[in-house]
Amino acid sequence: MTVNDIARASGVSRATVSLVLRGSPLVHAETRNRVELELKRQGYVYNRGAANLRRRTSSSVALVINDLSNPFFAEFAMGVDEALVGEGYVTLLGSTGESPARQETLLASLMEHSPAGVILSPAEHSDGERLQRLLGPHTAVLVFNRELPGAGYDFLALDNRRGAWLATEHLLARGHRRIAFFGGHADSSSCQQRRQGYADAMIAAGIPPDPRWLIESAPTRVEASQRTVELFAHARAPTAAVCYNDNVALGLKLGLIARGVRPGLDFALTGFDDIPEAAQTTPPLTTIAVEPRARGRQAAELLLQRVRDRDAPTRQVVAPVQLVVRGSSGAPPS
Amino acid sequence: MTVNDIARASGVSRATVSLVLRGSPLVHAETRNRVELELKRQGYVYNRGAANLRRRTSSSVALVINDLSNPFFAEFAMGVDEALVGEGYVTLLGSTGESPARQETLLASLMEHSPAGVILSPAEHSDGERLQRLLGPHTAVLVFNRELPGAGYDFLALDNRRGAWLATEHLLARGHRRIAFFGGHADSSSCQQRRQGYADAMIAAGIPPDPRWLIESAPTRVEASQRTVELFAHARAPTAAVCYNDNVALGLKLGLIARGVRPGLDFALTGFDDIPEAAQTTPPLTTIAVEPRARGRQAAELLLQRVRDRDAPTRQVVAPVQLVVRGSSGAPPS
DNA sequence: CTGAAAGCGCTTACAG
DNA sequence: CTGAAAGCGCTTACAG
Repeated sequence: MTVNDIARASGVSRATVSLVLRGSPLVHAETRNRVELELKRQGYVYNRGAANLRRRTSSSVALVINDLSNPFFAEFAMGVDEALVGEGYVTLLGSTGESPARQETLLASLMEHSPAGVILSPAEHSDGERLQRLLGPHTAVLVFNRELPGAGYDFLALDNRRGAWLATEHLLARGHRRIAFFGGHADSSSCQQRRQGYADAMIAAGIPPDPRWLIESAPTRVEASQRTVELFAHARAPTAAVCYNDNVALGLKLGLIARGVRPGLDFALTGFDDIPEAAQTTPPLTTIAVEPRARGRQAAELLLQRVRDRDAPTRQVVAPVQLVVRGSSGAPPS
Repeated sequence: MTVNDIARASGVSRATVSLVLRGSPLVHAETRNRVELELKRQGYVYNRGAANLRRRTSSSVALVINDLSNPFFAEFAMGVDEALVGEGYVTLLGSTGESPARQETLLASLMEHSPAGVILSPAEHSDGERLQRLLGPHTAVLVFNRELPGAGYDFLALDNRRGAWLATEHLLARGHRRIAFFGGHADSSSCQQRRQGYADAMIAAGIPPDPRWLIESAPTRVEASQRTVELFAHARAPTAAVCYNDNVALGLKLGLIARGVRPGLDFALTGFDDIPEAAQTTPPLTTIAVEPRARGRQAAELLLQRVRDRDAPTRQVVAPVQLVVRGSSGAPPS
């Protein structure tokens, strides 16, 4: 079951078997055939770990995800894996569940397997300096989605600002003036960026956003639904809302229905992410498509470029986003 | 950055460093301190691959999933990873997208990384014999969710029959007599098992299921919604439906609403899986909870037991399922 | 308690 | 075109 066994059985040296395995043209066709037959016959399986040790290479990439149960990241992971497999790498998976502590033990453990690189979607409140120490100065790293303060790594992010800007523009174009930004934690960078895009569009339209139009909520349906009341707690109640993401939008929808407000008729709302459900809910959700699987493939490619060229300048890549207009933004302003 | 460097710098032999690394009590406390200080100072990272090679051990487990974009499997993967990390293993991820061909190349590639075992949720129409040849006779394997015909591997499955039986019993207890089984591909084993549980309950209640009550559909909302019409295409139209899974149930719900039939009021329906959305839709969906994350942990444990005892008899484990009653099954029979 | 030596399964110059 | 030898980073008997 090792090159030795194959070599002995086919009457050549280990070196020759190795050359056959790696497809070298140096070996005679007849010898190659003999060896390959023996390989099949014995059901030989290559020990890539041993080869990596000798060649000082790696054929794995670590993928550390903050929340795999979020379909957005599950799709992202599929895209990463898809692209890596295509390039002959294997994915070492780790899921942190948003815990910086778990993230650190996980990364330490993964690093012992000498991955060629790491794709990291950081847990909230990650300690950039500690992570940098864990990862060492020579590891190829691509950070995804959330900035890692104080670490000079390549970074792939969604164009949060532009996405929220597009959504806000869309509602403004439909005649809305009192537009809320609903949901998200104000201290998360993605929420800040989306709020920025929203504010930019509002100000460009000559409408300074009323602070009462900024409503925080955990990005879950249940909490979003409960916060709905805050939208209408004052005289300048909005007629539309740009939601932090689709989950929040779906929660808001429930909250509106519970109040007898019909989404898409009495009130317009937009989401962010374009999760599969967005198209299937009633009314279907106008939202910002981010194509997580394509982002996964892109992340894998960026990382492998870094693996190949460690000295290239650091890159900040912003992935395109797209407005998808559906029924939920169909309300005329009252 | 290797044991050699540490040994040299702290004035001991490689062997001593190795003993320190593995926490052996053989080494003097003072020596240990000196070595450990040097370990930190140089930022040493253990090369587990090299150690595995020498010790003929493995610290990875391959996890091959047919569809990671399905939240059920994403949760399952999280559970697996969680349990494996706790036992000092790392997860090698692979996603086949239900393609047997991709599954084979993926497994071949993963096997070259010498995993301690493989957790496999087979793609539809997998070729058991070929997979068995790929995996070799010595690999610890746990098959999840879908039977792999002709392979003597440990198998963890949901109790599909009992789940459908519970749902059917529930509808019968509410007075329904004409109950459909809606959705799923009749040639998939999970659909067959669920239909069996449904038929058992119906027959036990003295109601032989009318063949017109068996309606196939791909497990997607769109198709399920389109098939709704078939329920009502004849005189013995059902008053309730046991759905193949939650997605199908949600699709059926849309289809009912489109016809002006109110789910949970004019028509009762149940799902299967208890995806997060089941509790949040209106009316909330009565369904069968399967706890995919717990199943993932269970799968990891079963596999590791097999890793530890290769000669134990093969096991078929059926995971418990649970009826969760919510509003969607609230219709009285008309 | 510590060190010298052999070896895990592979690859790669280097001779021939 | 093929073979003998050294070595990747680690561990583990075996002496001392």
